[in-house]
Amino acid sequence: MATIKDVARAAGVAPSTVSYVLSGSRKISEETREAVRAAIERLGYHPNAGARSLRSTRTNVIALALPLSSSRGYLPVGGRFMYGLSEAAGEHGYDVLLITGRDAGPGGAGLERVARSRLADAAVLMGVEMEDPRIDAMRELDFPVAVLGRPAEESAVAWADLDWEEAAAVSVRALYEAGHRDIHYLATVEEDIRDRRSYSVRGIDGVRRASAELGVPVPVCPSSSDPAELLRRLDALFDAEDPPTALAVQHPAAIPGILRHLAAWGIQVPRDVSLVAVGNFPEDLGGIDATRVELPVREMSVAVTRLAVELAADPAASRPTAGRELIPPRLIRGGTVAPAP
Amino acid sequence: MATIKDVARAAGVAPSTVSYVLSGSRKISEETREAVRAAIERLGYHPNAGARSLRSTRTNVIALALPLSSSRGYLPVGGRFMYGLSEAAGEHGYDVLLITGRDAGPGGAGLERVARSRLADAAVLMGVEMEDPRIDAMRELDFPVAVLGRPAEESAVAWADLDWEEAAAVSVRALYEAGHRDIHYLATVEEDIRDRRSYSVRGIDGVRRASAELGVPVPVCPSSSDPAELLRRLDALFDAEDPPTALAVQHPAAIPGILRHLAAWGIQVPRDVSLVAVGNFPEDLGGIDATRVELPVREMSVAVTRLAVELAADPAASRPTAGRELIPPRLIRGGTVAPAP
DNA sequence: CTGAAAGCGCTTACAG
DNA sequence: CTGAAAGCGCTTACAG
Repeated sequence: MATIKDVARAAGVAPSTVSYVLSGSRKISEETREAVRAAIERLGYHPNAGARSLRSTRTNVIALALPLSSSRGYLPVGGRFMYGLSEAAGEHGYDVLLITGRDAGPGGAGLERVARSRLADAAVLMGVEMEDPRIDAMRELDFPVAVLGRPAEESAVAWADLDWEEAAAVSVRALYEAGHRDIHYLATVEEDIRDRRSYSVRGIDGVRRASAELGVPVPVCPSSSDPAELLRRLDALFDAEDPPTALAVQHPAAIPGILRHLAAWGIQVPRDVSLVAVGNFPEDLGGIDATRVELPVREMSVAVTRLAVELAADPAASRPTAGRELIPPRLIRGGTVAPAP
Repeated sequence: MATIKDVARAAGVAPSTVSYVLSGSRKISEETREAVRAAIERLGYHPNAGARSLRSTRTNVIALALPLSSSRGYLPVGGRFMYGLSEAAGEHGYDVLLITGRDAGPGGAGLERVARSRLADAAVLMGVEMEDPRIDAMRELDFPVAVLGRPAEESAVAWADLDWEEAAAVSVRALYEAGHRDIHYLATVEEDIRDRRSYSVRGIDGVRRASAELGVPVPVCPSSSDPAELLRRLDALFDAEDPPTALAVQHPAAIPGILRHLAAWGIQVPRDVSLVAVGNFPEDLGGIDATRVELPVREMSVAVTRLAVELAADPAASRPTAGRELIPPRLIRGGTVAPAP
């Protein structure tokens, strides 16, 4: 593998000159620059990442800490976010290093190891909790962090998120405006609520707010990661004396199964019950044209990456006034909401 | 951030001794080792990754080149593979670096950059094509590669894959054994067939083989990434004078939509048509209890990671006799296959 | 406009 | 059983 010395020799200059051509931080004569460029091209030279990061204390890598459930193993975060983050990072000249497993957990063994060994310049945390121990852990290490989600202490860290409160509220309002008064909210799975994942808590807060505003009760039912249990809860809902005429569902992956189950009981959407999906990936709905608030993956990825890159480039800017990005929800009207009977 | 010198000073030894304690490659007295361990613990020391890789020419990082479609942007690879690979890599002491975008493409700008700059010790390629230019590109750079998939030239590279040929054949056979003679195969989306992704080509090969073995024709219909177009093709199939009584479907994410569409025409599964899913993620089927061959994500991830790690540790072993892992399909019997009418 | 030199934090032969 | 020293490939003040 060619080194900077090889390039320098081939171009008839000093290694430092090659370095300056690469960084552009010094004026170089056109002639010299061209000779260096040609030698780089010819030798297929790329600076050694280890040497570069050792010398410059910058790696151009962002660590991505995947959410780890305390109870479930894999959270169905979908490749879309990883893909989106990697793409967004690439546009800033950064690569993305995955951190999973126990490693991503509270103690953050993996995250801490990456921070301490300077494998990355900054981290993005996914699946953040309202009070996320990783935030304090990284602050103690002076390691820049941007968070995908909206923690309780909003000014303690840079974060970007869909406005889940408003997303839930918008969904409830859409059903209210269609005339529904018996609206139920099927929230995220209970593990996420228990862990106080920010999207779970914010979503429920938004329901409370909308309910108060509109003056109608909107009962909240936690979903279940066990499909059978989820359907039992659904049955309980519809077996009650006051069954819902409308559902807002913040567990979009479960929606195809829910519709199939209801259909087996002769309950048709939207004829008998209206439905809004909250925060789905496009593929979650299995082709159902639902009224919905989609997850703005691209926007969220771009926003959180920009924050992470800013902090990576200038860790001093890590002060609490760091950026915050609240992305407004967009309601897409599909075919699953009908006027109330 | 503490360096090896700080630890050495705190423990009253030479830096080299700290290094030897860490690597275990030299006998150290119990007393000294304990003193060093304590100092490491107290200072929260982790070796600097850049320095380590510069010196040792090993990064303990595996690059993961995501599939990039020539036509579509994101391939719905699902986070499960990235997660599985990252977990498996972690068990070997490796981290995973994502490579996406144009970067992952033929020229492999990103992949080549990572290889040349020694950001990683080896790469895992996803979404591999039968004749994948990235394989030759990496060989020319002497960069170790393991492939998730089964390329045409099987001994040219280390690879691990579900046996898609057998998976497709097993699915067709299951339908045949239930008495079906009008079996159709809904293959992967046509872009994947055109790009000659190995799972697409292998799946179709398996259908051909099963068809020949059983002595019944099994027409192959490419799927479409456009849901509306896919349903049009489905309609054409069922409008023909000889409509299928059974489908094997290698586009599992489309299955919920397919069932819904057929139901709207009064066609029930399995009453009127039987169905087998080929190569689905658990979440692809939206809770449908289909007869299926599931993607063995964990096994595939573990297998390809092991190959990559072996090559990373000993690039000389990169000879064509490198490992191959063909994972046998497992048919799970669900409720979507009924005896032929 | 360009070069010679120091040094980032490690690992590993060399030496005792 | 342990240490002193060289050197991995860069970047960047220092010097001209």
